[in-house]
Amino acid sequence: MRLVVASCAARYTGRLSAHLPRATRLLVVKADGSVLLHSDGGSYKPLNWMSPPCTLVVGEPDDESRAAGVTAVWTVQHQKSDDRLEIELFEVLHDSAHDLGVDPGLVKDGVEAHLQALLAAQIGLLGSGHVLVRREYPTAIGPVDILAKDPTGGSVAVEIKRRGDIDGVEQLTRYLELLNRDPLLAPVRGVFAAQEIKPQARVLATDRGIACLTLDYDAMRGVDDVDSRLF
Amino acid sequence: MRLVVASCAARYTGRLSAHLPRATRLLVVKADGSVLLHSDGGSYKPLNWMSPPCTLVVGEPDDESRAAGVTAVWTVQHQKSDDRLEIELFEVLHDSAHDLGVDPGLVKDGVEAHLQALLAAQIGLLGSGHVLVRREYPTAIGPVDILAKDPTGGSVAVEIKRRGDIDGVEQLTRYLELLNRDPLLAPVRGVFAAQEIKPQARVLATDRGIACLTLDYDAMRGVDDVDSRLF
DNA sequence: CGCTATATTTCGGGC
DNA sequence: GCCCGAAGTATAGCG
Repeated sequence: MRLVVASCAARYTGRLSAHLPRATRLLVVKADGSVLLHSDGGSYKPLNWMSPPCTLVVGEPDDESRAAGVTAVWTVQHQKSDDRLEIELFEVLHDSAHDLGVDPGLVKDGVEAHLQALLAAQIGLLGSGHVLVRREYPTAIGPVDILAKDPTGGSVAVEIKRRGDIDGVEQLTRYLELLNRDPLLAPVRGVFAAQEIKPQARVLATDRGIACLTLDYDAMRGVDDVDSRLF
Repeated sequence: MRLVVASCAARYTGRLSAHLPRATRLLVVKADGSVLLHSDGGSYKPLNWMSPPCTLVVGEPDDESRAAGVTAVWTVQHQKSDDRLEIELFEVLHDSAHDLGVDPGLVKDGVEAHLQALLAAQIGLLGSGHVLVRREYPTAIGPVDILAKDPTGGSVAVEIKRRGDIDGVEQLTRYLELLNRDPLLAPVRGVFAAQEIKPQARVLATDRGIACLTLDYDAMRGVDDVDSRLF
């Protein structure tokens, strides 16, 4: 990994065209050739970058650029597309290289899966008398998060999201369409369950006769600690 | 901006829980206090990070950690949530600080908004005699990019994408379903307009009676320079 | 390899 | 400020 802090200007052409006026920035060249241009704020997203696989060529400025103070020109060309990032370096304040080796990567644990386990354990949240049929009930287009039976014996399909968006309602709608073709299950009601349901998603769900259920993660954790069943 | 290259391990708790086993990484501390942990590959996304506003506290390791080789402990706490990133530093290979100043930021052009402005200005591309009703026509589930009238007085809803994918057809379908319930508008025809329409999207659109319109960005810019109205 | 769904998404625009 | 959609989205899981 090479770290350069320099006054620079950049131009990107590819999916879009964009340019960066001259300013002092951090340039990171990773082992795979990818390049990041970071400012001293914003977020984890660089101002501009080139994703691997790509090739960095360090060149000399032409006379005009040199006269304008450019000391080097970096051309980063993507290997599979026309994406190209051109960086003009002016004053270089820092330049160092480091051997980092391979990274074992981030180890994370689930949230949506956790919500699913909690709701399965507290299936009564769907309404008194509900019974769990199974989690990850398989269909031709993918598993439904939860399938349950209500007290009258009717089927209930539940789609669980951390954040309930329109996409989730669409997903549940597709499942319901398929499940309702199964004479052993039909009619199947739909329940859209999420920690937070966006207004538009609620409108769409209601419009399609799908019930919305807001899940209180902390309250559900308090009722029954199912963490051990997940891991 | 502070740059540290060090062998380190990290633990994040917040929206999720995750940890990073010990390895050599780049740690970037930005002027706003945010921290990025980068490996020597992957992409522009860090392995782990803390977004601003947050506070970095550098502390001493306890005896047990010190015995294990930890030389410093960084605690990065988000100021508005419980998000917390804890980093244990072992061997430090590099440590430097740099004053970058304020960045003017990225200047980009040529996006969906631009296509929308161009098509609104050249609404005749939908067919001779079409008239613009309005851009961003509101519905309960979000605004339709363009609503127009055809020469017979019929309504036309247009969804614009840079790349026409199935998602866009689904989105337009939802809008059409809602718009067609409005007796003042119905029947509403749909037009799916994009610089490039994927074959699958075209098939789905055609199947649903939605017309496809391929937009020639350069040609549209040539006809009428509306850049000044956008920027 | 392609498609699908998620993300500690981030970012920008409209209201 | 919130809400919502787009992103040069990136990334992981599956078929």
